[in-house]
Amino acid sequence: MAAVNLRPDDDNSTLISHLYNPEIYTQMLPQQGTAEGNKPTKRRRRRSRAKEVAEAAAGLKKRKLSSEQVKLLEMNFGNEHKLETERKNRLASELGLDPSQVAIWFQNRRARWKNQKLEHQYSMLKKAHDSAVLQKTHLQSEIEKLKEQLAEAKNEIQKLVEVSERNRRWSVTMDDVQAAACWGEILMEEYEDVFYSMQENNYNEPVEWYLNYMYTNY
DNA sequence: CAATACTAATCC
DNA sequence: GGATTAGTATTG
Repeated sequence: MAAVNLRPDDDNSTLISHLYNPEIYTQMLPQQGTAEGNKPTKRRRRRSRAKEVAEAAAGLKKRKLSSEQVKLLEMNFGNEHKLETERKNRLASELGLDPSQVAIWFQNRRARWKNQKLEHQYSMLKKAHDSAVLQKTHLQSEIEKLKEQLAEAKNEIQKLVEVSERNRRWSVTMDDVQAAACWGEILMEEYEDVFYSMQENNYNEPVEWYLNYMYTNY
């Protein structure tokens, strides 16, 4: 994975694209010396400082491009980021530059453009990431709310279960009804006897009847 | 082309 | 006045 800088202060203030801001000036600067054959053992071969100074004294070519030159180069870059030989030479003579300078400018510009693109993609990803994080917190609070509701509902269910349990214990079941009906029949049979004997013997006094009843049946 | 050297300009 | 920035150029 690429080493992504995640420092909190690494925000827009240090975006690479902001670094590119051509100034409006033209400088007469020393041209670089041609690379000579002295190869240092460690560092990369560098231009001869002595030669640069010498050429600066001679007042040779400018280093930084003028704003006019940059403007034209930018316009050309906007059309097509690649540079064919023909366009390169035309631009070079138009700008009074070496064709190699134009080529190098395009190369550097492409690098800058690539950085800008990456930067843009990064900011888009960051935006998406931030909103995802935000949504996550929203969803999490939603979860908490729903959990609370669920606990409440469970509580409610438990209460209802308890109530129905109580009701079941004290309610009349079908068995109860049948048992009662059975008893009723038995009693009715006995009552029939009682009624019958009451009518037969024409008892008016309950005690008298009762004694007679007990006597004749038991 | 990527990496980076180089350096004027600018910042702090 | 040293660190940083920005643009140009070189090297592999």
